[in-house]
Amino acid sequence: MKPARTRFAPSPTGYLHVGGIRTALFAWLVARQTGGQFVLRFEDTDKKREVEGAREHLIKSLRVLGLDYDEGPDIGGPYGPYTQSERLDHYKKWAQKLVDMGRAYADPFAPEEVQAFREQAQKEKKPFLYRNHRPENPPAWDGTQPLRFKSEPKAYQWHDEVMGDLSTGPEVIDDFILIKSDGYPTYNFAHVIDDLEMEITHIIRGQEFIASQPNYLNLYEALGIERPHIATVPHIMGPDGKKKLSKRDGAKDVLDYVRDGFLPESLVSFIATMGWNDGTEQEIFTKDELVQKFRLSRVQKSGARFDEQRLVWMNGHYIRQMSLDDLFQKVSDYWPKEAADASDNYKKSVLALVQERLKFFSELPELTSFFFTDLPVNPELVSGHKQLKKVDSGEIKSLLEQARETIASSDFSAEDLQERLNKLLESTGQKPAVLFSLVRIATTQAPASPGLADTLAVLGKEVSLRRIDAMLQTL
RNA sequence: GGCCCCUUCGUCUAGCGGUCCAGGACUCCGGGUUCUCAGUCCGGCAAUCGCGGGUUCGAAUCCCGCAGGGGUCACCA
Repeated sequence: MKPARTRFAPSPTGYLHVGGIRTALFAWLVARQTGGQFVLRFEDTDKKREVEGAREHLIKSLRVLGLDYDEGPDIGGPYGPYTQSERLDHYKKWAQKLVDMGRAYADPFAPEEVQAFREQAQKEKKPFLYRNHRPENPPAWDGTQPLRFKSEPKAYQWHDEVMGDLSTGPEVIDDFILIKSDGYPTYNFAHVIDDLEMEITHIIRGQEFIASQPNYLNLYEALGIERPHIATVPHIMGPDGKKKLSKRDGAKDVLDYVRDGFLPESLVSFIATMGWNDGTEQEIFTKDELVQKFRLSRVQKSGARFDEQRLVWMNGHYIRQMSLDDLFQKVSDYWPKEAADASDNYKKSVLALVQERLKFFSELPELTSFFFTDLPVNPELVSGHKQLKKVDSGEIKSLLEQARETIASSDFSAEDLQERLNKLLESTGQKPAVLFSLVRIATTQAPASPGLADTLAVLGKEVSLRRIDAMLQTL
């Protein structure tokens, strides 16, 4: 495969959600698997929509997920600058060329007049085409009017790497605006020029551009540009499956997932497999495998719904596979406050017990807080327990006292604790559901915890007995 | 409304004319793992392949209609 130059060209108008990052990921994968370059470009030609801090946020999102780019606004490159507002002279030059060729002209109408044309078309239930109103003798372009492309309507067919062969009739071709009256180019013009000058070979973008693709083809011809590869990826749909995933509907910033302790590896694998698979039954891919196996032609044509449950599952899967040391390093910022004074060794032994229960890092406090602090005695854990509530309180107290006694004589290895608890089970004739639950509740005061013997062993003798005593006082 | 695209279990999907009365994964349900939660193992529910015609000995797979959904018709990208 020839080295591909792909780009991700967001406008700095906000954060990136999983839908946006997917487009970037696909472009990155194509560049990496062909040994080409991945380019970041900011499309900031609409100053009104720009959001403060969005650029840094976008860059951080890509970095965090490991989608490194070879050229971009902050790192430069041979085709810079990589920010459209800094490339105005490029667009002017090409615009002038089109004017000279007779393929661009000044739009003499006031915005209200164009709007009136549009409404008229709407009333007649017809699509609006500016070229139906193309002026016969447009004024010379002085930069204060919008500059429009003089299109040559015709039917087009083209190949889309994802969608397959597409075609449209001449009725979709129109005289779109190249340069706005504020001097900035439109997306429609700027991206064509940039992709040309930056020698982009594969344009990978969202579905919303499929309808304007023939117009770009028309412009390519006017400019004598060879068609790049085009790939249109469908939108990720929101949970209702009807509309595309949007920030309005609560689509989370990918950085929020990272902050919640989702691993970049699992996010990447999850996002890649939303609407793509390699044809086998493999469900989870490393980044290297994706680079090797990803194919635009195997991207689904229809939009996939965003299923957070699947992401949670996948992240848990990754966490379980990690080495304890690796995991320990990564969760360092997620421990409960009460763990501040705990030793690394202690925290590591706690982590070993919860590793297989952890789905994402921010769950760590709720899973482990009782390892670091004595939770208040909660009588409801007994009164609401389906087995314990059937046992009378005298019996409970007696059982707990006996448990205290056997535990007290243990060396507090998990094995010894287990052995002694088993013996107590025999001597009291109790069901584990009663005895073990009782001890577990007494020593953790938590609705759920890891296995009893393991938990006790980590808590240690002093803490375990202290908590049992506290509980006994309330009985 | 015009144009374009899409349509397989609740969800993500496999499937490119016979091996599919449709396979996998997530979710859900049941059981095992001496207590809970999670994990794990075993098992289960779940798509008459949007609908209707055709082509064919044979269709989820090809063709034609229809319906539903999405996109677009901006001096937004």
